[in-house]
Amino acid sequence: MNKKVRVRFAPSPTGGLHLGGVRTVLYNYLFAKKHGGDFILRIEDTDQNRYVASAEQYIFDCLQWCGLEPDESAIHGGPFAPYRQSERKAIYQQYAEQLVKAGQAYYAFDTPEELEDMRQQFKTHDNPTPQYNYEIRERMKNSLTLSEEEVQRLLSAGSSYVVRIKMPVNEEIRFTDMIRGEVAFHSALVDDKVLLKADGMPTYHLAVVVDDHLMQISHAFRGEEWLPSAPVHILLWKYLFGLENMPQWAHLPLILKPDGNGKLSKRDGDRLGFPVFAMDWTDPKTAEKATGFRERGFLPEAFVNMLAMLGWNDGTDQEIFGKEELIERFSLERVHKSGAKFDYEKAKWFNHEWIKKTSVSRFSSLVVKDFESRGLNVANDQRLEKILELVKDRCTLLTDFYDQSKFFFVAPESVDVDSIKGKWNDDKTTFFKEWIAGWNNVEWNAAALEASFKELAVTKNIKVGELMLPLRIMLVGGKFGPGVFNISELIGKEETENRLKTAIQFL
RNA sequence: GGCCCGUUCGUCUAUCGGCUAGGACAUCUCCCUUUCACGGAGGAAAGACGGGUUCGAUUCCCGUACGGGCUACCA
Repeated sequence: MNKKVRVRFAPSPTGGLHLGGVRTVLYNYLFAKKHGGDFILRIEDTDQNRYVASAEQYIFDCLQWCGLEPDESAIHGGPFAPYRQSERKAIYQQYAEQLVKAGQAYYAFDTPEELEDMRQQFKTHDNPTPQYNYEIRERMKNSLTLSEEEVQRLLSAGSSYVVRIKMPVNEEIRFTDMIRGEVAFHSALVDDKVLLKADGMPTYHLAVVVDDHLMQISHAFRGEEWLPSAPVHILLWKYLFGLENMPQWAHLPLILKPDGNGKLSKRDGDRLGFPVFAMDWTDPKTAEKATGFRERGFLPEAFVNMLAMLGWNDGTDQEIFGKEELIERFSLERVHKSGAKFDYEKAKWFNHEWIKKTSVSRFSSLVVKDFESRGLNVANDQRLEKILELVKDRCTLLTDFYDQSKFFFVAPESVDVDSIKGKWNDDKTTFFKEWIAGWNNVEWNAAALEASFKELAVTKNIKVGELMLPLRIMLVGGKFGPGVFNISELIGKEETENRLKTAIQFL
């Protein structure tokens, strides 16, 4: 009875994968996994003009980074191959012909210029964008208005044509959206969408329906921006495969820009200084670069977690979820109807939480790479892990580790001696020199160092508080970082001595 | 303009007719911390408006307003 759950994400390879796209993938993925179903990735490359060659690989890389791998796709293979629409061209033509024969679609020979003329001619104040609809089609050049002989003549003469759906004049088209409930449209208000383009490629409208059927998709999720064209798809299902076989639709709410309103776009990221794409993306045509969440220092777990919460919650106060937990808890009933403004501050909070709860061994290699890119070469060893563990509470992004731990590897370039100079005196110089001299009898670890430091302070009758800040500044260069004695322990006796002696010279 | 969708703190949201409207981010105050964080405690902060339905509406219905999406041989 119940069909196996099969869902699909169908991006067009025209550019980088942004937030909204990844969230659509996520909801698809969670739904599929929760119901023991399959997640299919289908490449909708039917637009030759907007096609960007590198975009397809980029999409796969993004999904891999996010841990949302498809079960079937152009590179994973599967029983319904090919998964690239450009490779299925012939299939769509056959269905388009079927629709024409049944009188549910027709050939249209209008040139782009003629279409433009039509729009100009019928444009009025009340109707600024005239549609190719049930009225207008009677006045255009198509197989509805032309004689059969003329149509045949044009066809055999190789005239350029498209196939358009013939919208019923007076029909109520309704369906139940899993998120929005009943949605109704009137057929007269929907235009005769092109199904097959002049180059023989299908438009999205024909391709989704045909492929969703052929690939046995049970539930179809997409962004809310598709809602207005749903009636076209409903009709196509009715004509071609039967409404009873149609997948259940779910139109997901949009992700909005943080300021003002409107769909979030990559421009907003540039403008407001936060990533919009999952990973770095360089447009091969314009060489324009956009930074991704990955390169900004996000953990994929945090990115996915944050996205999941942008439009869904499990009804409790819990906000931190791992992938497995999301699969277990996810339900479409709890996906919101309204769009959500993207909040980069909250996104960073998610990342901070994930950095805190994740063992550093899981991401130390990423940090090492980041260090390298900034000219700091360190070994990914036990010491590194100790250091990262010590500073991770202070790091919101993976890229924060650099500033927070650089001083463990190299002496600070500049030491903020000014902030301790005022209260400096010879007693303190003497204190530090004697402390250094006494190390021979001290075991080199944080606790022992702290004990010896405090003991000497008492002996010298100097308040410990007067000495802590100087020690910190001499060691790390400024007022930040983890416990000073932990730092000493990790940078070692020799280095600690060097830094102290160097700094004292300037005091 | 038309069609469709939406509307709880600044932001993300809980509430499935009975609440002093809860949580989180951000913000402010305090505590902890001999640095900066982490952490802890607390404060300020919301139901677009107008009608119904009901003993009772944030919750259900209808209008209005506002916001958004779509309106291509793009997806």
